Amino acid sequence: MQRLLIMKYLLTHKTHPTADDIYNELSKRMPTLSKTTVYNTLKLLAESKACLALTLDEKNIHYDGDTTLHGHFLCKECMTIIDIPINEISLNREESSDYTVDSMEISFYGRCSACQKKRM
Amino acid sequence: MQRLLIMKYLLTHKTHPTADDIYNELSKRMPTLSKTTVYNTLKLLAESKACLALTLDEKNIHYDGDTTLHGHFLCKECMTIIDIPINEISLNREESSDYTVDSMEISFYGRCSACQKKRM
DNA sequence: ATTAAAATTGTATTCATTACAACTTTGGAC
DNA sequence: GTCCAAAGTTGTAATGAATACAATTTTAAT
Ligand SMILES: [Mn+2]
Ligand SMILES: [Mn+2]
Ligand SMILES: [Zn+2]
Ligand SMILES: [Zn+2]
Repeated sequence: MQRLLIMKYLLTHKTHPTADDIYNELSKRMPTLSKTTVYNTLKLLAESKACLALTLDEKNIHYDGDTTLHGHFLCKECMTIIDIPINEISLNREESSDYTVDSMEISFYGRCSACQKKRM
Repeated sequence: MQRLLIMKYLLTHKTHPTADDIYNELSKRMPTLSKTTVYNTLKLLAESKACLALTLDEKNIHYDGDTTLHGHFLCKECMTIIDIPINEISLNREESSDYTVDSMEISFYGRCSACQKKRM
């Protein structure tokens, strides 16, 4: 049950929340919820590819219910993450290097427009 | 002095070492080296864009002296990181979204060829 | 030689994440 | 319905990379 609520939260919020974010939100309505459950569930979901585990923020893992190909922009000032559409990415796949890619992450870093304005 | 040695280490090793890796290597020849110095220096170098701080491994920050455009592949079994040439990446930059990108990271995850062979 | 700034060090602390063991719920067999 | 094992959930303790902090040493300019 908890798992379903966590998955539902990911699918209905485009905010790229951390485990802690989700715990804080869901525990309002489900006071018995355990933080461990949130951490365990998010790990499971990411391993089964039901969601993405983003590592672009070195401090926290952010989760994303949107598993379609897209990149992310992290504002280093306010730490907000926004989606970035990716049209195409082409890379030199050497014939000999027969590793298997089963996921990818494309991240951009900088300052968002809001934080840029604040600076002036 | 320590800073120079750390920078030199990054430029002469393509292994994407962690702060701890570098500390362990350099402290062999420089027993007075402090782990704090390594952490501080790598942070400085990355902030000044003299090197890259890779976040693809959620457990540790890996550093890279090669600041040219390229991606990385992390083997989730042996945690080895290898360079991936990137030819091109095209994204929909909307006119209105005037954020500034000052760095990027492109990461691939899977199993390297060595680990795949081991599995059979 | 003085001295302030920069660099380095060692220790203590933080805090996101995981390990672990206990407890509860679920769902199928009978 | 009862029984029971597997799956799910919980709370607490432990982990460990990274940082804060204050003290010490080195550097370099006057
Ligand atoms: Mn996203
Ligand atoms: Mn590299
Ligand atoms: Zn911002
Ligand atoms: Zn491998």
